[in-house]
Amino acid sequence: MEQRDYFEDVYDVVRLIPAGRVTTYGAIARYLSLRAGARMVGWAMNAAHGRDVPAHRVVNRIGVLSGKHFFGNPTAMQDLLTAEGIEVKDDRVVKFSEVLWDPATELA
DNA sequence: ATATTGACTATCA
DNA sequence: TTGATAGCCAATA
Repeated sequence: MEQRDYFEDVYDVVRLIPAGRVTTYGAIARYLSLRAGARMVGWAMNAAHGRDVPAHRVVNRIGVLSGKHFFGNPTAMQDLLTAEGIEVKDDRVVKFSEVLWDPATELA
C-alpha cells in the first residue's frame, strides 16, 4: 500500500510551508493541478500521519482548523499554530489573509 | 458493482 | 449575513 501518487506531492508542498504561515487545501490542489480537488488534499493529510508533514499549517479556505479533531487532541493543532506565531481564535486563524501562504503565488 | 462519506469549495436563496 | 445545494474525486465507516 504505497500511495506514492499525488499524496507525496501534497506532502512535499506542505513541508514547504514556512513556519508562521498557513495554506488551504484548495491552494495546494490548484498548485498541483489535482483533478481530485481540495477534498483529496485533506484525505492525503489523513494518510500523512507518521510522516514529516506539518498538517497543522493546512486549513480550509476561511482559515478554520477543520482538521484539528484529527490531531488526537483537539487543542493540539491550535497549540502548534500558536507556538509558531499564528494567532488562533475560536478555531480560526486570525489575520488569515496575512499568514496565508499560497504556493501558486509565493512559490510560483 | 452501488451507496455513503469526507481535514473542501463555489454558487444560489 | 447565514443556510442550503451542487460539484468534485477517492476511499470505505
